Amino acid sequence: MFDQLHKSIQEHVSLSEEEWELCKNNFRPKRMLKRQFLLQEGDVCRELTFVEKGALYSHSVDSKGDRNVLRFAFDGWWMADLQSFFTDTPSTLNIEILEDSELLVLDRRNHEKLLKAIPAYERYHRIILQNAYIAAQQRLENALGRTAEEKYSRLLAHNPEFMHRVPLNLVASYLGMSPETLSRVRRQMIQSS
Amino acid sequence: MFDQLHKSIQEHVSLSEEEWELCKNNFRPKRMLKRQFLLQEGDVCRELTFVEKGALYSHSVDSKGDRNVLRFAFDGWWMADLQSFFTDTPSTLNIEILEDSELLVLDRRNHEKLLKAIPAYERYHRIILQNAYIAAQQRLENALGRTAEEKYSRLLAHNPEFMHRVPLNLVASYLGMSPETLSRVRRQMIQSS
DNA sequence: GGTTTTTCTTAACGCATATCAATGAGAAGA
DNA sequence: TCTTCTCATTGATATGCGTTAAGAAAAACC
Repeated sequence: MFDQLHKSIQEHVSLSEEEWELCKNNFRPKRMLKRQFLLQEGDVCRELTFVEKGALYSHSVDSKGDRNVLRFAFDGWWMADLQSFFTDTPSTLNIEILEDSELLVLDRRNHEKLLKAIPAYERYHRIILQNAYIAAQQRLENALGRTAEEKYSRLLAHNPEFMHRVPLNLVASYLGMSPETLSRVRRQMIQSS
Repeated sequence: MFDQLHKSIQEHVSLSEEEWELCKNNFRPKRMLKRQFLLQEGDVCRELTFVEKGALYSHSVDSKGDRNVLRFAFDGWWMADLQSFFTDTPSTLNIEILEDSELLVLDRRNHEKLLKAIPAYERYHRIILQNAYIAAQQRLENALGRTAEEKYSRLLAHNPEFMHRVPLNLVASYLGMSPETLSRVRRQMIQSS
C-alpha cells in the first residue's frame, strides 16, 4: 500500500524506521476510478496526492471550451495544483483519473507538520521540486518555437511511456497541437522510416 | 552588496545572525557587463547565481539557429541551468547579461554545505523552488493553445516589468512568437483601446 | 455478440502566424 | 555631429496547423 512512496523517498534521502512510520501515518489511502475527478475547477486543492498505482492528468479549460492538458502522473509521481494548495485559493485546474488508481493523499496541515518534524522529509521535497522544475523548463524548451514533428519526436525520446498509457488526443493536447495534427505527424514518421 | 539576498531569504525564513554570516560568506560577488555570457552552451553550469542588481536571460539555440528565450532574471531572482548544475553535464543553454549586473555566485560544494549546515537555508530553497515550479506551470498554461494576443495580454497582466527592461524581440521569443507578430499584436491592442 | 461510445484517421479548406524584405527610429560609439 | 549598430515597425507573401466533417477502428458496455 505504501511501497511506491517508500521507494520514492528512499531514492533521495534516508529515513529512520520511526520517521517513516510517522510519515506514512499522515497519508490517507484513497481509491479512485477512471473518469472520476480528484479536483474540480473552482475548488481549493486541499491535498497533495501521491500515485501508488494508476494514472491521472490535470487540465484547464480555456475560453473556447477546449481542454488543455498540463501534466500526467503515473505510479510513483506526485500530483496537485500547488498554486491552489499553498495559497488556499480556488484552482483553475481539473485533475481527472485516467486508470483506476490507488492514491495516497496528504493535507496541508500534515504536510507542514512533516516538513517541520523530519528534516529529511523537507529535503526529499526540495529534491523532487528541483526535478519537477527542471522537467518543466525542459518541457517549455520543447514547446516554444518547435514544429509539431519535433515536439512529438522529443516526447518519444523522453516520455515514451505516455504513448502506451494515454489516449492520443490527450497527448496531442499535452503537446499543444490538435489530435489531427498528431495523427498526421505520426503517419509521416511511420512512412519515412 | 548582499542586501537583496538577505531580503529574499528573510521573506521566506528566518536566519540567526551567525547563520546569515555563514551563508553570505559562501557567495562570491561578481560584476558583469551587458552582452557578456555567464554561461555558454557546452560548458557545465558550476554556479547558482543570485541577481543583486541587473538583468539576465537564458536562451537555447535551436536547429535553425534561432534563439529561444527560456527565462529572464532581475534584481532578487536566481538564475542557473539546474539540470547542468546538479548533474555535472554540459549545458544546452546560454545565459547572457542584459544590463550591467551585480551578481552573487555559489558553487555546488558550498550550496550543499549550506543545505546541510542550515535547515532554514534548505527550507528557503524548497520554497523558492516551489514558487519557480508554480510559475513554470503557469507559463506552460499560457504558452499552450493560446493566440498571440492572449499570450501578450497575460504577460502584461502578470509580468509587466518585462516590457520595460527587455527588448521586444526577446519578449517575443519568450512568448514563442516572431518579433513581427508581437509588433502587430501591440498595434492592434493600442488601436482598439 | 451485438450495440454504443470513445478514440483515431483522413481529406478539404481557411486562418493565424512565420518569413521575407524594406524602412525608420533610437542608442551607442567615434 | 556624424556614423554605425541595434531594435522596432510595416507590408506582401507563404505555410503549418487548426477547423470542419466524415468515416473507420477500437474499446466499453449491456
